[in-house]
Amino acid sequence: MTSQRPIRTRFAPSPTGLLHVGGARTALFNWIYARKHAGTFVLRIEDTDHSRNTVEAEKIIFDGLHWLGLDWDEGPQKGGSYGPYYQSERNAIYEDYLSRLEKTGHLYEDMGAIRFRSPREKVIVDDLICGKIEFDLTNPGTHPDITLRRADGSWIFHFVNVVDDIEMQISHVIRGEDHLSNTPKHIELYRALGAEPPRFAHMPLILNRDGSKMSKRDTGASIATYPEQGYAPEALRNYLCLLGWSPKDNRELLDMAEIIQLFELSQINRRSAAFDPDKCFWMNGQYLLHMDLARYAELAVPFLEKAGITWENWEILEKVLAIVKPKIKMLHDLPEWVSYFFTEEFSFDEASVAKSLRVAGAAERLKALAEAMATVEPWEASTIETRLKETATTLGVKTGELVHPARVAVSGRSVGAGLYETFEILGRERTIQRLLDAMRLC
RNA sequence: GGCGCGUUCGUCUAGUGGUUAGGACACAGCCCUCUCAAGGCUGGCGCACGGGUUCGACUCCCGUACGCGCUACCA
Repeated sequence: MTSQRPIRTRFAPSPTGLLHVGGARTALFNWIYARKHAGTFVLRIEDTDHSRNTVEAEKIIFDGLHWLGLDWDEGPQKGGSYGPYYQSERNAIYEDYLSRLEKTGHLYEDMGAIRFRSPREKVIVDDLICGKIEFDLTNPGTHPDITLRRADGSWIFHFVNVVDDIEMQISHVIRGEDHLSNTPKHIELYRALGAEPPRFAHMPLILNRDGSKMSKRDTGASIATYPEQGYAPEALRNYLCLLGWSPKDNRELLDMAEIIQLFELSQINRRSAAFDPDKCFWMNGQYLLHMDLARYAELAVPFLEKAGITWENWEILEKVLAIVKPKIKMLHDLPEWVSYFFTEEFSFDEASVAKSLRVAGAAERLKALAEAMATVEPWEASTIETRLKETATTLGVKTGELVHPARVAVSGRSVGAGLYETFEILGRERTIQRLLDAMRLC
């Protein structure tokens, strides 16, 4: 049953200008399967449609896969002994295979195009996910003679795809369920070419939450949007794995090594799954919350740089990131959460000013707090907290009546990291200065 | 139309003849609390429908409905 050939999987996208989440998940499962079985993951670019293929479109695929951490063992930029890995460069191979079919009498011409004469038999697709499915190609309602080459000489997907998979010795074709119905025809082609078909695994499609088909324009459809918004690649990867597959023990946050260990094609659901941006978002928050600070900083720095934020030294940056890390679910939001640590030019949110500063007694409370802060020793969150609460008691106000104006005073915002930690990192001088400066806004 | 696949809370899922149908996201409420998160607790919400088979069906079989895919000189 199990073939003895080495495990070789592939992802064969056409460069359309975007890497779709569906495609990314297909790539992911192929990659996982190859990694699990110490096999080879091949990337092949199906650029048969010359007009729309551009270097940029290819780059989008490479970038997306790189970002997700799906490194390929053979393919563009990587080489390998089964190249070239662009269909547009494999013409001679296709000609050769076509002539072989010609010689064995499998072809005929139709309006200038070349078609494959199907043997018209019953074909059983023994799918690793869907099980055995019988397709009756003798059924008069079917037209099993697929076109191999157009009248203009260009190649049809079904043919080049099969030829490439034979040539590249692909052992497992893991692809979307939309290809299931064409698989019996592909199998006939393999047989006509005297090749053993690979094992097939057709996975359910990814839909929108309302069950409609996910297209390019739908929220979250393009992988490129995730790095932009500040997703951690490991979070999206984890989420994508859970669309159609699960470890079956109620766990959801799983690292890649464990997923690779537990993954089985036979365990993949047959039902198509809806992509839930909310849950994906939640998962990213979980990853950001639990990841170590070094990794967090690695992901965070580009967002800070892009926002023009600079920092004096690494130590300060780490402190800031540490207090803000549990609060943010997308790195995209990071700059507005931390900019006030690194500049005096931060802006004040009007609604927050109105609510917490422009109220009776706010100025007096800020003044009292500033004075109290002057003598806190040592200057750290716990002592700051103690003194602030003492001050509130002395003034006869609730803690919040000091905290809220103070937060707006030092950050310009009404939401943020812990106030005492914020004070500590800002330092005594800047904290007091900001408290006093904010009195003008009261 | 033909062929194929599917159908457990709104969504992702666990469940393979006997369960109070479990978990997660989202939602509501409460607790914690300096805001926002996180965390804790509670709640509402589900086996598409109809027939069988069986002592007993979410689970097996058939049908219906609905959804999706293929049926291209798209991939």
